[in-house]
Parts: sequence; C-alpha cells; structure tokens
Amino acid sequence: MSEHVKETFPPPAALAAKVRTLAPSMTRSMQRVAEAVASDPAGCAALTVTGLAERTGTSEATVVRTARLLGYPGYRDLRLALAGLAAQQQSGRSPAITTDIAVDDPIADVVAKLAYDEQQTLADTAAGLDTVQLGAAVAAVAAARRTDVYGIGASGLVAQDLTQKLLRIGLMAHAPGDPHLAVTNAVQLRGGDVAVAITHSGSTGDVIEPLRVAFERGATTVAITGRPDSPVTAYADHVLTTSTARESELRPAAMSSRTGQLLVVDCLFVGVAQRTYESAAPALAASYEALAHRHR
Amino acid sequence: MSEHVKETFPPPAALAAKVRTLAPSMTRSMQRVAEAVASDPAGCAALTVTGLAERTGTSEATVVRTARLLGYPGYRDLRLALAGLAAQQQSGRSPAITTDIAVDDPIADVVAKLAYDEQQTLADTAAGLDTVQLGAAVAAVAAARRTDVYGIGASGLVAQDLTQKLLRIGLMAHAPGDPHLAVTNAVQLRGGDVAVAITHSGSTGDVIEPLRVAFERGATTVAITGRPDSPVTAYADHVLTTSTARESELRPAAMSSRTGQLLVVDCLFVGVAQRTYESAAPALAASYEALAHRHR
DNA sequence: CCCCGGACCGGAAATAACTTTCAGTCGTGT
DNA sequence: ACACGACTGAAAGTTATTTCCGGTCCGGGG
Repeated sequence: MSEHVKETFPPPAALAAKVRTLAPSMTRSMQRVAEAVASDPAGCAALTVTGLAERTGTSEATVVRTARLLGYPGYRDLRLALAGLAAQQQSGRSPAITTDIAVDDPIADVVAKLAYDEQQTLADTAAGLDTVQLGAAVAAVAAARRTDVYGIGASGLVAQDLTQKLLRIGLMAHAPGDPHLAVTNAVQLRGGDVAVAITHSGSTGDVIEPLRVAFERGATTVAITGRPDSPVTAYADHVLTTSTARESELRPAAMSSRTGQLLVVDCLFVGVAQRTYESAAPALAASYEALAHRHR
Repeated sequence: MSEHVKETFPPPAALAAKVRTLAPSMTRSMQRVAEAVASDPAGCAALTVTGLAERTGTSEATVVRTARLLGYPGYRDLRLALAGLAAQQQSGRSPAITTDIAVDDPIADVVAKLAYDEQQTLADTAAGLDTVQLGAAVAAVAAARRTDVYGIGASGLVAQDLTQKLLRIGLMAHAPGDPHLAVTNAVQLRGGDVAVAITHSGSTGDVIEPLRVAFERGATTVAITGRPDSPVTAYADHVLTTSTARESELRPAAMSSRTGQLLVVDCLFVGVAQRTYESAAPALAASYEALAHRHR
C-alpha cells in the first residue's frame, strides 16, 4: 500500500508572481536562481540541479533551498511545475494562425495554420448544419432504392467517398465521374431514389444538370454546398450547408470546402448506418473481413 | 564544458496522439503504461518510475522502455512532457466528448461527435507531424520530374486529391487507380522522381508493391501512414505519420485516417507551392480562370 | 582592535530516483 | 514435444537530489 494522497502543493502558473513577492526575503544567491527560473522556465526545466547551480553560479544546495522557499517539496517538483509553465506559455503564443499563409512561412507554420483552419471549418460547419435537413436526407438515403452522388473536381472525390461508404453497408450507390454519364444515369432515377449533388460554389453546371434531371424525375434530391442561395438549391429538396472559410492564393477554396463537405458526408453516412444498422453492421464486418488478406 | 545543445527531442502536446499511433506495436505491459499515461497525465507526472510501475502493475524497466518507445531519452523526460501536457489541458478547455457514437444517438449528437473527433485527429496529426521529414518530402516533390501517388480505397481518394492539386500548379503527377498499373508506372520512375504511398495500416500490399519498385528504381519515396513501424516504411525515404484516432463499429478507421491524411497532403501541397511559387501562382490563376465559365 | 555569534553558502556524504543488465518465463512456430 | 524468440521483472549499477556539516563573511559588542 502506498500513501500517495495526490497532493498538489504548489501553484502551477503563479510562479512568476511568487518569485517577485518572495524576492525581497531571499538571499543574493537565491535571487539569482529565482530570476533564472522566472526568466527562462523552459530552459531551466531542461536542467538538472547541478546544471542550474552551474548556470547561476551557485551550488546545488542553494537551488534546493530556493525551490523550498517557493513552496515546493524539492527541486524535482519545481522542475515539474516549470515544465508545465513552459508548455502553457508555449501554447499561449500562437497569434500566427490568424495570419494568412505566406510564401516564406516556415513549414512548421504551414502545418499549424492549415490544421487550425481546417479545425475552424469543421467547427463552423458542425454549428451551421441544419439537423432537420440532415435528418431528412438520412431518412431518404436509408430508404432509397439507389443513391447517385454527383461531384466534379475536388468535390468529385467527396462524392466518391460517400459512395464507397454507402456501398460498404450494402446500399446501392454510384458516383459517375463523367458529367454526361451523370446525366444519363440521372434519367434512370425515379421516386424513392436519391440524388446528392456536391458543389462548393453551388453553381457548377456539370453538377447541377444531373441533379435537375433527377429532381424532375421525382427522385429526392440533396445538395451539399457552401452557398445556400446558389442555383443548385433550386433543384434540391434538402440543402446541407458547409462552412465557407477564407481562402487565399496559396490556399484555394477547394481545400477547406472539402473538409466541410467530408464532415457532412460522414454525418450523412453514420446517420444512414444507424438507421439500417441491422443490415449495415454485418455488411461492414464482411467487407472488413474480405480485405484482411490484402494486408501483409 | 557541457554540451547542452538545447535539444528538444520530443513533442509536448503530441503525446496522446503518439500513444495511439504506437499502441499497436506495443506489448501488453507497455500498453498498460501508455494508457495510464495518456488517460491521466497529471497524475502520472506526480509519480516516480517506481510509483508508476506499481500503479500499472508492471516493473520500472517496462516504464522506461515505454518512455523510450514514445521518443524520450528516458522516463525523466517523459515525466517532464507529461507535466507540460497536464498544464496545457488544465489551462485550455477539454470537456472531451469521450463517448462513442451509439446506434440510437440523435442526429445532432452524431454531428457533434464526428466534428469533435475529426478536430481531434487534425490536432493530433499536426502535433505529431515530423516537420523535417515533411520538409524533405516537399523539397523532393518540388524538384521532381514527376510524382506518382499510390493509394487504394479511401486512401486512393486522398491520393487523387494530392494529384489534382499538384497538377493545378503545373507539376507532373499521377495517381494510378489500378494496382497493376501502379506497378507498371513505378517501373518507369528513376532518380529525381518521387513516389508517394498512402496507406493507413501501412500493410496494404497493393500500395507497398509499387512503392518498393519505385524505391528500387532510385526514386525518392514518401510514405503517409498511421503506423510508422509498418512494412511500408521499409521502402520509404521519408515517413509522414498521421494520427490514429479511436474507431468503432459505426466509425470505421477509414473516416478519421482520411482526415489526417488530407491534412498531411495539404501541408505537402502548400509546401511545394511555396517552393515553386514562381510557376505555381500563374498556374493556379490559369486553372481558376479556365474553370470560371463552367459556373453559371 | 579583537572576538563572538549568526546567517549564508558550498562541498561532500547519504539517500532516492532512474537506468541498465540479466536471467527466468511465457508464448509460438516447427 | 522441443527449441526459439520475445517479454518481463528483479536486482545491480549509475545518476540525480537531498541532507549534513564545516567554512566564511559580516555586524556588533567587549
């Protein structure tokens, strides 16, 4: 049996303040240690007692005494708090992400900015998604005889993604890559079928056209677009809106719109999988099983 | 004189992600340690090697081994990072949505959970991405005569996404959809060319094979995978790791892995666009222009 | 002016923590 | 069934931290 009572003696972030308030009551050597610790938490956290003593021109004993004075059981715990402080003010400084991606940004900044932007897109899309419309779309796809998904360019990949997923749970789905094929496919649709159009701008003719045909054929139509007032919505029974993040020269719209579209598509898929769970679950398991031997 | 070169080996925030990505390659005892560390960073940071070994029912040696595997020189440094992580998530938010998606979840919950999970995947992937490897990959692609991208299934769509982007900035890129075509294509590669393989499991034979051929042909090879210890890395000059989020029946791995892969691909693309800005900018503008009349 | 007392400081022993080694055990493939 | 390899934990070995103790410096009093 151990006696670890999970005691958090010392303050985590209020270290700098503590240094200042206690400085007057410190001896010269201790002040040097305290100052070093306060001015460079990250650097000091990487040092051992001996190292810090050396850097401040004092002895190990003094370092320990200082740690004690600051309210920690020993240097070990001070060091821990120091690491925490460093991490905190490290994460705090990230104003760079508000700026756009520049040509001369270091690669690390690019990663941070892209990740941040895509996270933002996800949050915005989730917040702006109309769950009623989504629910209706889910119900339609779950009950559909077949589902066609239209998309061109980057949105075409999203269309294929949705198609792949639906196929894996045993539903009939198709994503024609060719606009002409899309239209000829759409002609075959009828009531009870579903057509999904994915276009960020909402004004891509090659995607609107098959949706219009499907709409006129009596199929239930769904539009996933970033522009709820765009032409595509004229032929859509249900409109699912994705967030429109800011874009720039180095960061084309295709990038962030794709993220939002994929989220919507995932939601649609999971919703459908829920509704058709009885048949979806075994189908998923089967496809997983079938793929197993393709892996080394 | 000491040799403190101020080296910050391990990432601070990428720890949770690292645990997940490396968990599969861990032994049982190590997994117990890793799980304890990931689930309660603050608590573990307060423990000594012996304490943590006791808590997880293992030995000190195992704890140290785990720390090593996670990329730290020893337990001491892991503990430091742990303290940092604890402080970070203490200060920040974290009402973590831990529950999995259930069959009877209302649609609004599905949206919230999916959005949260994908955001998490983005954050983890960004934190765990090796910018050195990424930079090397960027340089290789930017200078390549041509770039081949291999991927199957969901990863195939990511491969196509990258290809589309590279083509738009005037680079030669190709994503063969057929595994046989991929291999025959790979044979054509030579020094100065680049081959990129995208596979979450890292063990998809149909993707490894063309990469191996490209590797042996002298091309620069890049692997984007969630398993840095998987077979695919044997033939990869540069390995880019994506985060492995938890998955479930209703939320197959393909969903979250795709999000991480896309982020990596985006970073790669933007990096290349920066490097080739002189030619990339006009190419982007031209493709945008060419598409304009396709919109109503 | 010299001596004494207290506080401060650093060296070094003592202790605790961390790391490495090694041998036993368990599972696995032949 | 056997041999092999991998995993694990006990203990030895190493490093870091804490404690102890003696020396030094300063101020005040004899």
